[in-house]
Amino acid sequence: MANLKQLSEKLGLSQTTISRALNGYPEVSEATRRRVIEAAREHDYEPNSSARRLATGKSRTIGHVVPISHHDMINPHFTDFIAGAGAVYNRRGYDMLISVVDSAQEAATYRALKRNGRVDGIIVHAPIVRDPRPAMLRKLGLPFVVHGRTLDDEASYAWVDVNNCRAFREATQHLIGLGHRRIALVNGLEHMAFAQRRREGYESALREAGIAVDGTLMSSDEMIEPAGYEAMRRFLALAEPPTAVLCASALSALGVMGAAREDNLLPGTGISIICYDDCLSFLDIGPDGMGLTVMRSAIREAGEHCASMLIDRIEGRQTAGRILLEAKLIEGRSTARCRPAPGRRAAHKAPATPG
Amino acid sequence: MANLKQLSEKLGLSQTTISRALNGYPEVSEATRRRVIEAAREHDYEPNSSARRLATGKSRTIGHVVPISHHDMINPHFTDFIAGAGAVYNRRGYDMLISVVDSAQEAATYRALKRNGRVDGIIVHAPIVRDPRPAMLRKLGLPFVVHGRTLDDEASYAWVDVNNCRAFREATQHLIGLGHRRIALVNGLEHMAFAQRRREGYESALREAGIAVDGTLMSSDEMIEPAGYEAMRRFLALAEPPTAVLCASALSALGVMGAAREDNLLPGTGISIICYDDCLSFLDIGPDGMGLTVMRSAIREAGEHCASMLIDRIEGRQTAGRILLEAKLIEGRSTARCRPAPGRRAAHKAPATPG
DNA sequence: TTGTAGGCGTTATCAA
DNA sequence: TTGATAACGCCTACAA
Repeated sequence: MANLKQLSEKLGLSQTTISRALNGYPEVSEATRRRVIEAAREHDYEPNSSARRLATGKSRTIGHVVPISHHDMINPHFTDFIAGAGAVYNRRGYDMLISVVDSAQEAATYRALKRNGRVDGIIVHAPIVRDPRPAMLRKLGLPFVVHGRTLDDEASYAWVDVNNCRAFREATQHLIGLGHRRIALVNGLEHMAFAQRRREGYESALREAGIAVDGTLMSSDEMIEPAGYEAMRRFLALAEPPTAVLCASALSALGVMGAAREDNLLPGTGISIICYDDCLSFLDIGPDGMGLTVMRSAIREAGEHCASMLIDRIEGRQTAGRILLEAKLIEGRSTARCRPAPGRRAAHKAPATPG
Repeated sequence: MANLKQLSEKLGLSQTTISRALNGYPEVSEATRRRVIEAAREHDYEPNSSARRLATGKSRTIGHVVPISHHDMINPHFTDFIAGAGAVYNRRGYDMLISVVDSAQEAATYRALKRNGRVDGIIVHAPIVRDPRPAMLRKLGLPFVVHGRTLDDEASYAWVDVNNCRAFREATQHLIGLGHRRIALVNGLEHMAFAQRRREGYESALREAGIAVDGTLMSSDEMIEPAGYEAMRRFLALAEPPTAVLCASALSALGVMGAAREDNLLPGTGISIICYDDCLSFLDIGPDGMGLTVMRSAIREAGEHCASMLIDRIEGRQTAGRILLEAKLIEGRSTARCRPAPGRRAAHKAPATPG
């Protein structure tokens, strides 16, 4: 059945009553409600969403703007975030609108989404250190939740983030506790807010332990396999290569391990590796999949939190406004006490010395 | 400015005229048109999309239904496909609606999308060998394009696919030409239509060369890193391990190479590896990124083709209906002439023998 | 508890 | 070339 009118004629009821019955208004008698619901199912009726949107002024749609730029790449972590958010939308009756735009168009896209009422709210992805988007969206009057948070004005909007600083601090401390002092960091791009905080955590742990921060042991790039590989190659070419590496993503770690293996360094033996684990489903590091030591926090859950929080706000429900997730250290076999292993690459440059 | 009415009052023109001017109808004088367009920009007016949809009966939205099931995973190849399709939607003024649903809900979701007019068309992802979706969507009267094609009724709907059979045949022939006879296949899940065709291509090349098809040299699983790893471990445990491996995805290849390295087999030396390359941006195998020999066809372009074709059909334009893309063999350093290399794992089980 | 009537912001059909 | 006016399909005061 196409529309309300037809159904109302068929049932001999007014459109109003049917609408009320279907939308759960209290003033409808249980008998009619049952009759209406039954008839709706039978005739396969469902309200036209455009009409409903026009009448209510709500779109029941959440927008995700995905700027495409570096290597024309969509961040591979995006898939799992979307899986989490999408499940919530589905459950709560919202649609997910994804706009793939040139990064220069991003601001214009937000304005357009607002202007023509296509979305009720926005999820902001991958905030940079000082990001103009929160202020802009606030000015537009478009509800939004940020996945992550900026460095300068995080108190002024709703966000869901992982405690990246603490996570990387803890990971670094763990390595220090194992006796490592040459600890490398394979970080994400450092204009990203999260990468900045991760570096902060890493450096603070080093300083606390009286270890000098060494720029040659840090890299900053996209969190993808080839970047991890290149970074590790550079580290291994140093006069004093690291004995441990901290990776910002399992994808980077893949590259790091590849480069390490080329030098006959096995994780947990020749080198200690610990990586931040978003629980990317397509890598499936799993409870023990790769035996890696990880700092774990599922990006998928972040997606769920973002979606829930945004919908709550749109619907005027009370909400936390800020959720800070804690990553959890899970020991695997890729980290071990620091002792220059036989066959270590550095060994034939400088004979193994204690300390 | 919020709506047509206000703009019309401001300009002293009827809503009709303004609508016509903005939508490029021919019967408007150039003078008024210019005036209207100018005013629209100045007052930041844009038609409300719900209202327009209601009036036209078109949603200008394309739906992608993503069933989530295996390991709660969204296929990682999805991101790049979306990047391609999304760019086209953006250019042609369409929205992309993504529904993440439980795989049991998929059919119901299509029906719902049709019923309430949320989308003008659908992209069907990852068809299985005999897939009910094309018939179902046809019956629903929902325009669609399939990325890939079924085995039984491919002639009955529009699709964009890679010539998987030919690609895998050619890849296998290439390895055979290098003298390999123990060639393994790390395939995708074989209820998927594309995986079936790939296997077909692989087997036909073997048969043509008089090489027996050996079930122990074939694996079929998700195209992700850990699955590739496991498959390769099994192959390497065989009495006569393969001298060459054909991988269905760069992600599987990553796992395969990892397992190979653990046995001191280097690609291009101890073992030949060739993989199907979707040009996943986050792996960035690149023109020479990893030096792999690949069969290449960008999944991103498939996304573009699908989107264009679907929009053409929705708008009643003439269209090809079928696009068969050819993958291209690109030689890297991961394939070499077959000769049992020193240190090959099989060597200490059976001394190297020619042939 | 049910119905009537008006409005949501466009587009489309007629007249003028 | 322009303008009334009626859809489009639903929701929601207000009335009964």
